[in-house]
Parts: sequence; C-alpha cells; structure tokens
Amino acid sequence: MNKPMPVIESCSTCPIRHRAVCAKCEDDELEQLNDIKFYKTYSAGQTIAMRGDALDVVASVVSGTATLERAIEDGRTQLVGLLLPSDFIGRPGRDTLQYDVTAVTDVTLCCFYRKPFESLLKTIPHVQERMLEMALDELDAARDWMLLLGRKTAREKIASFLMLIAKRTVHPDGSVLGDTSRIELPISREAMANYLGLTIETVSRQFTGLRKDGVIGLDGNRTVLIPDLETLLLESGDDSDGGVLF
Amino acid sequence: MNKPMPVIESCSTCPIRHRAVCAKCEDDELEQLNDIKFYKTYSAGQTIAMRGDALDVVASVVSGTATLERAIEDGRTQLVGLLLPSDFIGRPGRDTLQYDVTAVTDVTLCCFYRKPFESLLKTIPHVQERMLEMALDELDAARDWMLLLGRKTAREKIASFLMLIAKRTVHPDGSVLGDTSRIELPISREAMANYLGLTIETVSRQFTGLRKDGVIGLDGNRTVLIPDLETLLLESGDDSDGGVLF
DNA sequence: GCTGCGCTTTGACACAGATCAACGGAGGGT
DNA sequence: ACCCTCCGTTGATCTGTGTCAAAGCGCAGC
Repeated sequence: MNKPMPVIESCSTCPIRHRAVCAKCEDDELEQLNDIKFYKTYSAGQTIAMRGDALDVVASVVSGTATLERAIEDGRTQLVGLLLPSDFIGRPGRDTLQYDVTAVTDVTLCCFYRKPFESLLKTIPHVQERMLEMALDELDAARDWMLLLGRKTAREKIASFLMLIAKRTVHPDGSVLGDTSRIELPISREAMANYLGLTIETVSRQFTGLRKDGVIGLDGNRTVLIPDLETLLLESGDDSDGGVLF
Repeated sequence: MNKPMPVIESCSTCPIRHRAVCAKCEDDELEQLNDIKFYKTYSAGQTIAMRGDALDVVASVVSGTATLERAIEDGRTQLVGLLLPSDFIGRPGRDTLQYDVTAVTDVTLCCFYRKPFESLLKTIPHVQERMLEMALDELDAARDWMLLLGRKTAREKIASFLMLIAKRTVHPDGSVLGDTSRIELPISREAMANYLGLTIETVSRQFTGLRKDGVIGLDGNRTVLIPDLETLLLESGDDSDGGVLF
C-alpha cells in the first residue's frame, strides 16, 4: 500500500532536520537529541494516542500524516490540527493529552520521553527557541482556521483547504510551490468534513461544484488538478491577503 | 465611565506580575524588564493596532479587555482572541501584525519595543519559558474554540462563552470561582457574535431562549446571573470534560 | 422633560447546509 | 468472476441560522 519506510540513520540525514524542533540546533546539540530519540511507526488508521492518555512521550512527525481531533459526546468531532512532517505532537509541561491523535497514512515519529526532553529544553536554548516559533506559527494557523470555521461558506472552506495543501505540498523535485497544478489530498472526505466543520455530503457537493465551474479538476478521489492557483485563491475568500504565502 | 486607571509604580506591585510573561522571573530579571517597559493606555473603542502594521512594540494587557480580530473583504469578521489582563500582544520574530487589535474597554498595556525584548528573550530564559507556556495554552484555547465554531449549535456556543467568562472572572473578593452567580460580559452583542461565528440577532435570540428556560437570568444587557453552573455547563456541550477547569 | 442615537430585541421570511436515503464504483478476498 | 465492503456521489427534503425590517429601550445632550 505504501512505499517502504525510509530508514533514518541519524539526525544529520533526517528529512525534517531543518524544519522540526531541532531546526536551529548546532551539531553538538543535535548529538544530545540524537542520544535520547527513538523512532516509532504506525500504520494508516491506527490510533496514536487518545485524549486523557498520560503524555509520557512527545514526538515530531517524520513522515506521513496524522490528525489531531476533539470530540463531544454525541459523536460530533472536529479536527483541530493536521500533523504533517516536521509538526510536533504533545507539549512539555502538561501530563495528559488533550486530543485524539490518529495516523491517517503510515506514520513515522521521532519520539522523546517527555521528562528528559523537558530537561533538554532548559539546557539547549535553540530547541526552546524553535518550539516557541513553531507554537506561535501554529497559533496563527489556528486563528486563520477560526476565521474559516466561523465565517466562510462551504465553497470557500473547500477552496481554502486546497490552498493549504497546495502550499504545504512538497513536489518530487523538491520545490514547494513550483508546479502545484496537481496535489494529493492527504485525508479522506470524512476527515476533510471534520476539519472544515461540514458534512461529507456537503464536501462532496462542493467538490462537484468547483469541478463543474472549472476551478479544479479531479483525477480519482484523492488527486486534485488546479489549472489556475489565482482562481482558487479567489474562491477561498482570502485574496488581498497581503500576499504573504509563507 | 470607568474607575481611574491605577498607577503602577513598579513591576513588584503590578497586578499581572504572576500571570504575564514575567511570571517566572527572578527579581534581577524583573529589573531588566522594568528598565525597558513603558505603559500606554487606550480608551474604549479605540484601535490599538491594525493588520499589516509594523510590529515595533509587543505588550501585555495590564487592565481592561481588547480583541484580536481577522476580517475578510466583504465585511465579515471573526474575533480570534479575547485579550484579558496578563495576555500578550504581538509576537517576537515577526515584523508585521496579523490581526486587528481593538480596545473594548479602557485598556492599559505594559509595552516593550520588540527588538530589545527579543534580545532579552535570549538572555532571560524564564521569559522565553513563560512565553512558550502561554503560547501553548493559547493554542489549546484556540483549538477548543475551533470545536465550538465548527460543531456547536448557537445555544451551545452562547453557553460555552458564558462558561469561559465565568471561569476567567475574578471576583471582588479576589476569589476566582467562588461566586460565579453574577458575571459581567466584557463585550457587546456584536463582539460576541463575531467571537462565536453568529449574527447579533441569533445571539440575542439565544440569550432570550436561555433566560426563558431558566438557565440564566439577565440584569441589564451586560450582567448575567447564573443560578446553577452545572446546568449551564450541560448546555455548553462539553460536560464529561474530564472536569479540569484550569 | 423631550429628542435623537446606538444597542438590543423581536418578527417574518429565505436559504445554505444538514439529514435521510439510495446509488455507483473501486478494490480485495474467495 | 463474483460478491462484499468501504467510500464517495447524488437526490429530496428539512431545519437552524442568516437576512431584512421594524420596534423597544436606555442614555447623553439640549
């Protein structure tokens, strides 16, 4: 179903070396992280952790996609985060997990036991620095998402989501935005619905609508063709964005 | 309209000394912050800063309430944060502001120029530590809010909002949760609507509904009586919460 | 005490998206 | 090749919330 998981020898060859919590580390600091890290893999669909679990381990996503989910009694659920490679799971200074974490594709995590990691935070300022940066970035992303959930129409929500994926898609040649004309959706219709505060039926209808209007093309369920990124951006509702993409 | 602003002599007598970014500072560290801080006040309704503004100054809210807002072209706006005393405005490492910041009551800010503040971050680990803690807390709050915006009904949204205010209300006697039977809403119906992803008409109708059902009482527009916090919690949709209130 | 303005409430109606239900199509197991 | 299951699509209808409109209420200024 998937390509075999790449074997990672050491931090220096790690694919997320320059984007994860370790991004700012010097070689000697990296060494310290290297000493206490360990890898764990999960297969698609598997639960990584559940709300209320003891938070003994924190981790970075090395490859694959996972979701962060919040649920209420009657079955309603809201996806509150999409964890792509380099994203961080868990938080120092808290001992139970607040969300359900699920692997949606096969996932490899670079894990640390929380306690030693917390000690390292104090001795390696570059890790804490990077953690703060990442937390603030996620906070901004969460706030943009609040605008989407509170005020955007279904069509705008779908368009915004596609823009998000397009922006985070790394292409085979390594470029990030070069050819965004073809993107792979990392999650199912159901997960998308949960992310966007919609039902799967509405998601499906909006996809059909955007296709009929020529904004996107569909090639199977998971592949979306974007003939013109500008048009899609317009549909997303946040044009005149100040234009800052990253 | 308001009580006169309290004059703050030094950090040691500051009302937010133990909750703001400086919470973990030792006396000598506090001294350093003290040296570069300055106060600024805004009156109710005034714009503190706008999206796109250069972010030369970062600040903590000392007293009053401000809002963090995101807008799209056609006038739709979404409140993405409620800034109460001890909350932080601005972020190190970014040079333009992402949101509109508005004072909803008279507000006093404890300000720092961003550049020197960033330098201090590197030399005073306790500030960075606290910033990280606060950023992660806000991230959790933002995610809970995403659940609210994406999945809750109008009535649940209002109930959740009232719970939020009840929890953060500090009573005259200094207790936090003691007598929550009477709370003051810090913001107008319009701001509430923008916070909850509703219209003011719906907000109004839900207030009326909750009153008719005896869940709350109203005393004027800004004062809400809560006969039974349990009942309100039930209406908010996140009972079986794990019960952790703080 | 009146007048006018802003905020809130209430009412009538419209509509986007939810809900309920049926169908289609791809992939895997036998 | 067949069936079965899972996922996505499409259709018909319902409903919660938005929209448009008007009326109530409190408060500042004259």
